[in-house]
Amino acid sequence: MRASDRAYEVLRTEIVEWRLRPGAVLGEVEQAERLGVSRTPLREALARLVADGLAVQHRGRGAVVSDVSLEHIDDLFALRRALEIESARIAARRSNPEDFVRLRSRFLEAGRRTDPGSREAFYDLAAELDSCIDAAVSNPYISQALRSLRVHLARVRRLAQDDPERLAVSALEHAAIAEGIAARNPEVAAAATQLHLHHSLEHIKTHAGSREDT
Amino acid sequence: MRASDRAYEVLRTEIVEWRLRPGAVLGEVEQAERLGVSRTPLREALARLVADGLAVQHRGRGAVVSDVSLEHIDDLFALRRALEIESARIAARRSNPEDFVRLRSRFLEAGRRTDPGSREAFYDLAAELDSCIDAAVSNPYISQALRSLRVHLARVRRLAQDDPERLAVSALEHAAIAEGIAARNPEVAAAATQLHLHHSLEHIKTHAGSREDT
DNA sequence: TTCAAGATCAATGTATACAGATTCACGAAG
DNA sequence: CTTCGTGAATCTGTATACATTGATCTTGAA
Repeated sequence: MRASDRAYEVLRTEIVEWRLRPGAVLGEVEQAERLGVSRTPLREALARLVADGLAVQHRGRGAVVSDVSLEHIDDLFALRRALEIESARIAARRSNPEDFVRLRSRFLEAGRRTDPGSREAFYDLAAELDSCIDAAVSNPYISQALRSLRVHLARVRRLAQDDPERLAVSALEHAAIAEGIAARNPEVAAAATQLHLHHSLEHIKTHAGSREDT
Repeated sequence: MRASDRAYEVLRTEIVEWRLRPGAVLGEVEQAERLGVSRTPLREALARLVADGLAVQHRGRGAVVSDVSLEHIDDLFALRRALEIESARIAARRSNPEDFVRLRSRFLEAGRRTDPGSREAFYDLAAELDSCIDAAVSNPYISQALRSLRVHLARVRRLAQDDPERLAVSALEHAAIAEGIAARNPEVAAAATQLHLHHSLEHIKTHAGSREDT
């Protein structure tokens, strides 16, 4: 694997996981020494982070981790609505129903689980639904836009703590989306997606800041 | 201005204007010498082109200008529908109506023009409508997605020749979009946008290949 | 005491040199 | 004649050295 790819992956993960906070300065020499690569591949990694919107370039002061606050969440979710609702419509028209029937069952089961490991399992399941929708849509332009969007969503998710109750409701909402796609009904899938996005945004805006950052 | 920015702008323009055809190999040393910059800033420019989707990186063979063919047009327009229809809705809710009333008049006037310079004037006007919608939406995430999309659209546009008749009809469609936004009616604006995209796609798919490349 | 101007320093932007990898071509063997 | 292997050439990937720009601190004057 190329050194620039490694540097990019490490920095991206650290930014998404809030180990690098918004406003943190990414000095080239400093990060290059820390990651054990030269400045050249690190600069390439920084350029990709800037292209992703995870960092912004200040001239003379280097790159800093981009800000993410409640003021931008409405904007982020507006893009999410545009992309995910249309994706759900397209997936409902082109999907292989059996995959989504299975996903629906697994979401319903996940909604009944309350053990400690259920949170990570739920996030994995949600990521799997995203992947299946991507595969069903099979549109490289939309896929790229969704990938870019999901990176920002992963950052924003840390703003609000997902409590078990929210996870259970969210599982039902995901099940409804899978059900709509499995039924090959574009408008039902779109409506279920819109409902889910609405509740997700409301939850984040209500519970923002409740998370104690370590 | 930085050398890497200049190299990026030049290469991007040449790709969009089909001076660099799909499949053309962008050798680093070759392009660096041609543009009068070193390999380091040129590599940064290539990385940005790859991030934009205008080039794809082959290992060992360098970067080649990405392919754009009729098979991808449906995918591209699916993304366009998702983004532009939602943008029109949001713009209709937040716009300053007077700007769009003016734009509507200018589109109606442009639709009556038939002189040789009308084509470029029309494209400039359409770009101005895009800018005004962007400003009304005032959503950096959507704006970035739209910018990325429009680069690809500019490439695709060269696949089909816009004849005067199509330009006149397109002007009326743009006027309808501006009218819907000026009336602050989201669904009218969305419908006008959908209609325009449908006709635009139909025109491209019907007239593709009719353009004699110089 | 405060503001401004200059100098110094540090960090970015660029160039070049070197190493590793991949591809293409040529030759030999089946 | 085709196919596989080897070798060379070229191109990418990385590192380092140098230049240039911007930021910060200090000093002097009002």
